[in-house]
Amino acid sequence: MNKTKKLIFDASIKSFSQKGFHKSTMDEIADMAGVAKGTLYYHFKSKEDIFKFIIDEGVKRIEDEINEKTKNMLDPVNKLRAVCEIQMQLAINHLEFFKTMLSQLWGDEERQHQLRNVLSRYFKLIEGFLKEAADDGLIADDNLEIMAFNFFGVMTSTVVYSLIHKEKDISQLTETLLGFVMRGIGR
Amino acid sequence: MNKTKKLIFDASIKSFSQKGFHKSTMDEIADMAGVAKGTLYYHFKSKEDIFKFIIDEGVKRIEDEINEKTKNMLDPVNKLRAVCEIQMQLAINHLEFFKTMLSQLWGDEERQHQLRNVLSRYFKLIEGFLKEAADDGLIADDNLEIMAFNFFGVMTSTVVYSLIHKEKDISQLTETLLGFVMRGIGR
Amino acid sequence: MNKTKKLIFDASIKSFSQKGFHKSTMDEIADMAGVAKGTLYYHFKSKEDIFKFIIDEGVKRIEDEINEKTKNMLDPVNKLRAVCEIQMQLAINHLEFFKTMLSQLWGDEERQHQLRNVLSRYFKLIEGFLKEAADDGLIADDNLEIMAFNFFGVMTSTVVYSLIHKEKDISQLTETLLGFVMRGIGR
Amino acid sequence: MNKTKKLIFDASIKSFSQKGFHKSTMDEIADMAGVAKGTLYYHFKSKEDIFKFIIDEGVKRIEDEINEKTKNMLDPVNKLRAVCEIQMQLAINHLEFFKTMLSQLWGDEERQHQLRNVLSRYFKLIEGFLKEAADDGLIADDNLEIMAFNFFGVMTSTVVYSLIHKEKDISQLTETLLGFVMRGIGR
DNA sequence: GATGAATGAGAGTTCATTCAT
DNA sequence: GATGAATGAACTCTCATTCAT
Repeated sequence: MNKTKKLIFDASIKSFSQKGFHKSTMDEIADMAGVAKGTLYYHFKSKEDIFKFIIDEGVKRIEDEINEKTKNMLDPVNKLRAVCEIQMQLAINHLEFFKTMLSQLWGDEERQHQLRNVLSRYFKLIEGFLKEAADDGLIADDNLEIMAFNFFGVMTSTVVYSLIHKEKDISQLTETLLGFVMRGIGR
Repeated sequence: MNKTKKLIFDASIKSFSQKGFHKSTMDEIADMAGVAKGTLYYHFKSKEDIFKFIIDEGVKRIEDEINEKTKNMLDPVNKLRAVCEIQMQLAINHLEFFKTMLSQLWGDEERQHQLRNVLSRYFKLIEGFLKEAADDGLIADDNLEIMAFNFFGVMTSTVVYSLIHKEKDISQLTETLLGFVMRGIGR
Repeated sequence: MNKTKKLIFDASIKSFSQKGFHKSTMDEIADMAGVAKGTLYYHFKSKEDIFKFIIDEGVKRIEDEINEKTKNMLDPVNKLRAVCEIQMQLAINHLEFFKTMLSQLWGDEERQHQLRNVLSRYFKLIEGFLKEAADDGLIADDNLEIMAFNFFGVMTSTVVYSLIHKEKDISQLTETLLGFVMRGIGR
Repeated sequence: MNKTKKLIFDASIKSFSQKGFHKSTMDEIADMAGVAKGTLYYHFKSKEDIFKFIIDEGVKRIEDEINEKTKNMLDPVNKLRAVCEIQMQLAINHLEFFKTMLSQLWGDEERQHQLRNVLSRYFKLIEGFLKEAADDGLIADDNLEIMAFNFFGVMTSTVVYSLIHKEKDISQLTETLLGFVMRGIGR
């Protein structure tokens, strides 16, 4: 990614975070990046295209970070804990962008399909860890795919909770969340 | 709600469901409702206003249905099961509108605040059932608010799963979901 | 003028005064009058029609008042003084409506032609007094028509001055104005 | 002012002159200028903004012309005569725009405030010449501000007269007007 | 006489995209 | 590589007017 593209990339994240996809304008992104509007179109096909690029890059980074952190771990539950920590960390630190993503998760536009695609790659990663846990006899081997979805759902709702309550103690949140995921609300 | 307003109400739900909030146009809603564009503005202040009205009405209906169905139940877990069933049913039957709602859950527009407000009312209702369960010693009395959020998160991710896998057997989904909520993935 | 028509008449003056012709809406006039919008159209052909009616009525009242007050006067200069006093009084007391009138004096719409017509009737009245003064040898017999226009122009600019400086001492203003009209700025 | 902006400037004057501010539409201005509607918004913030720009430019030009023509004059009365000539000339040559201006002189919109502001600058210029005349003992030193207003009022009513009578002999009109201003109607 | 729901033409404005330089 | 002036389709919203009751 060359220098100008990086400028646009950063400016786009900032703008999409502040205003969401629809209210961000190419004018504003160009302004923030300190380049001319035409330059955006030299580096990207369209506004949609910028968004897709960001998403791709963003999820790639999460995956990399998770892979990096878990590669020497043996206990699958620790790996899941790492997923929680990393995603919570990221979601809370880039809360506004996380919300923009969630708002673009639904619908039939190109970027929205793309977003779902990269996310399902991420879900597969989670499912992989669940499978390992199941193989170790730590959890039931049932419905792993739906469990991966639920895992994500619980993480997301915890982020929303933290957002409303301005709770930023991630290790605390992570433990509560992991407790819920492992044992549910029962007892 | 008089006849014309109902026509607009129905057309709006349909349009918002098919296209989402942003791609729905007042022209199209008017067309679908079989009224003139000006008529929309006779009954509603703005496009935003129509959306808010729909949300309000919609959540009211869920709440009513839940209250109706649970009022004679004694077991709090059954009440939570009813919540799951009713919401799953509704979300799956009105999948497109459910998605539109989720996409409008984030951001700083009037309608988005409003949506979060009515949803938090709904979360309180869930939290109430959790409290009952806790009082009966069925679940731990900890973090009930965050549990309510997670409950909703799990329901939502289950809907998403069902959407991808075109799984429409609600009682099956409900049981899996309830199992997850009660016991987590553990064992 | 029956009761309902009077309600509309009063409300229209008020609305046109507060907002001018263009920003006054039939909705608002109806609201102010406490009648339904349809009722406006029972009594008047159009918004334009209401305006024309008001203008007609208003100028008629000035003329009546002037005729009443001057009919026993002998000195033409006193008559002109009366014109000044009455018009200044009215313009200052109904400043907002006076401004609305001035803004509608120009242009090719029906109401604007109509406004110019009733005003030229008023100018003729002034010219009549000037003629009397000329016949008495008090002023030169030249250009009486243009003098009548100028007379009005000076009155109007004096009103504008009083409006900016919030000067409301009418007799003072009248004397200054009459001085200007009689002797100009010379000496 | 670059070429496109000039095109828009000219078209706007033409359109505002022909139809007034309210009945001029952005579509029409764009058509007249031979540019796309969006181009108007590239160069101006709004319709209001175009109007304000024109007013500003227009009054600037009058002032410049007056300053240019009077700078070598010694007799203040000659300077006032120059003001009359220049303004009459301009008002008569751009009668329609002059009328549009007069119709926009009243009211609370941005452009109307702006118009009054630039006009009061112009009045100050007139007042300056009156002061010079007063200092030379040619006229009384009283009420110079109100005299400046009246000066403008008389010029305007003379224009209106010339408009009705299709009288276009400016030097004739100027002398009559100056006579009125200097000596009033007396004798 | 009076109502007010319904109308629809038309307005100003936005903004992603293009393209000549 | 980069620019920014120009585009025009599309949008939301306004409001005088009509007409069945």
